[in-house]
Amino acid sequence: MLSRASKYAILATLYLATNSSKDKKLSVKDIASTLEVPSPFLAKLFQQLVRGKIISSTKGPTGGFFLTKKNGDKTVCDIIENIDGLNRLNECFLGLSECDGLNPCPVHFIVEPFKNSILGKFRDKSILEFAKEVDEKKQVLTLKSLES
Amino acid sequence: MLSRASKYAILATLYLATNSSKDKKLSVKDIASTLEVPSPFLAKLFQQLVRGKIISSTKGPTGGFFLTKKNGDKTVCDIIENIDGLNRLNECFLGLSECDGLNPCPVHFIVEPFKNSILGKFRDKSILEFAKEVDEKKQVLTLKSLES
DNA sequence: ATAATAAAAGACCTTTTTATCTTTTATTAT
DNA sequence: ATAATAAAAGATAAAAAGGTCTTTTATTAT
Ligand code: FES
Ligand code: FES
Repeated sequence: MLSRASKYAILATLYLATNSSKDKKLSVKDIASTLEVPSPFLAKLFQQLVRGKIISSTKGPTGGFFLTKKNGDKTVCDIIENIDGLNRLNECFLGLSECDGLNPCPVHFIVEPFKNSILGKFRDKSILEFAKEVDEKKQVLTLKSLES
Repeated sequence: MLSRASKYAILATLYLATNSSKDKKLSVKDIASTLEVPSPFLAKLFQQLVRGKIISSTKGPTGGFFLTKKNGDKTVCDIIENIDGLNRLNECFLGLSECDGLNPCPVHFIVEPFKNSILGKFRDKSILEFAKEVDEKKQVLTLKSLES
């Protein structure tokens, strides 16, 4: 459904949302090791997210990645769209060229309602709201936090 | 979500269900060209489905692939399990190693109900029932141009 | 100014998935 | 029996996804 790239991007962006600020930028290396994702790969993804204005960065000492207020208003959907392209979530579950009610595939009516519902939820909630909820509900961004 | 392999396998098995019988076996070549999927690839998938007793085959002239009554009782879930492995549908949407309510990822509670419901429907309905519905509702099995 | 730092950029490598090709084996109609 | 047929099996190849490495550029603390 989602590429690994999108998954990493979502996790890392949510992590930035709660753990970084303009005054506390984080390096890819640190984020990657915390979330246990391959750091050069995450670096590439972050470059692209910066180009897409979903996260922000500055170079040099004390530099790193962070979210501006404006960045925080972006959505999980924006991340997916930026990395995988939005049709990754919209496309037919069985790979037919179009997913619509006119030429439904065998599983269309089973899958369609959920697709819409999930997509809606990914579109309605901002990264910031999402991250707040993750924090409050003690949801996890990596397996690492499970240990102890 | 599903591999292309699973998608082809599901479409082709449903096609078999309505268009073949013990007396009217179909060759991969014919099925592949009708469904517009790569025929050597489909041949490989069919071999595996035969080994998994989800479809049947005989060699030689008038030979080909078909479904027995028993084959028809298998489910879409069985096909997915046979080709992709079942955890492909069960795994965490964001790729964390376990998907459970104990250590939920940020999107777990959004995605979980969807996963369970779809999985249930893929498990409850037999291939035969599925195929019958596809026929009645004039749903489509062919993919003209595909993207995954 | 200089050295240190961290992202940007781009080349490169590996693995997995998708797809093809060739040979062998089983079956059947003649 | 024989030739034709169609799947089984297995080797191979192309494409996509995932992942790494090296060099360049911008920034900042000293
Ligand atoms: S047509 Fe296949 S999911 Fe909509
Ligand atoms: S933990 Fe991620 S979907 Fe369940």
